[in-house]
Amino acid sequence: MIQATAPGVMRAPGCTCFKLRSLARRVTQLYDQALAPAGLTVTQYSLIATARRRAQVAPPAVGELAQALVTDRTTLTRNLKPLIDAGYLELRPGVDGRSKAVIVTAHGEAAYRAARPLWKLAQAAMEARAGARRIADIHTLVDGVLPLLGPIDDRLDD
Amino acid sequence: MIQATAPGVMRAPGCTCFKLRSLARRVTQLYDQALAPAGLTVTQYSLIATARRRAQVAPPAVGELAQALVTDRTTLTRNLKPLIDAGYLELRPGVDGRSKAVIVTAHGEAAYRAARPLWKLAQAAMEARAGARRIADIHTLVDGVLPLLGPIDDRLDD
DNA sequence: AAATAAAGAGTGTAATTACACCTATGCAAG
DNA sequence: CTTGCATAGGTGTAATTACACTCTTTATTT
Repeated sequence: MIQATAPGVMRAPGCTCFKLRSLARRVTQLYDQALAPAGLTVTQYSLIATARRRAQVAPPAVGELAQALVTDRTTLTRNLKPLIDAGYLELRPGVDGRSKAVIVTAHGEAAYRAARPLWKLAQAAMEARAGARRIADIHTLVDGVLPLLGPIDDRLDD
Repeated sequence: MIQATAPGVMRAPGCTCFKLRSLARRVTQLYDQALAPAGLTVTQYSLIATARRRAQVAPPAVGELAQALVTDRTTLTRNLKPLIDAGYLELRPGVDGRSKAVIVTAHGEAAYRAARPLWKLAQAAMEARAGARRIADIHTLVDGVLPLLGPIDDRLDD
């Protein structure tokens, strides 16, 4: 029974964007708190983890990494800065005179390994609170919906 | 069949936080682009819409509004600024010598009414791309999970 | 070969987010 | 009454986010 207050009246489905942002905010807060002892935010953890995984093939260029992180290229530039300053990452000349490769340093690798168990705790805490089923549903939904929305640098009009 | 590559090997469930953030980023981008002609971001639109709805009972205090928006109190302070500067909102003395009430001005009301059809377009575009079913599932999931994670000002340890 | 387009990356600016810390007001215990 | 604590709100700082614009380098076209 989906029907609301009065017959024929459909009330307040709510803003999909607002709901997603709300949940993302709260979940980010929990992950950030869990990772705080390692001195990394979840954004930074994901960044290093992705760069690291990609490097198994070849150190990713800035643009590639941005795509993998579902982030604007210019956002990644800013997000790289604190990690480069901390010595966790390096920018090296890429295959091209244009591109730059993002390298995870030994320091970065150490920071990642220190943070990983904290991340696992955060994941476990989420599952404990929301239930494994709901978490799995979130993964399925996000993986299903994201590709339907196009790449980050696509305007859906013009 | 959930089983992965090899028997007994479970691969890469992925970071729940990263997935949620990725989707929220992309969806935010689409809503922001849709609302751009009205000169509002989706955050600002949600802020005004919520203040407006709350005002049907009584103009919300800053803290109340922050709770309704699932946002840190201090974040709301910052988010209020551009809207106050634009003349869309006002801060008035609250019921208490401490609290302040957030008022939607006539200008703010006009901006909201101009933005609303654009917001509806964004919602429709999302539904067209993701399918009504998936959108409904997102709403259900978020509404189900968020309350399980506690209020925004809760640290889940200490 | 020169002109033009495309690709890769960075800057200026501004909004969003939240933690740690600070101020002022109200309320309750003594 | 005053002392003390809880409540309401703001600031300093820093990370996250992305659009518009710029610069440089490579590729393409004429």
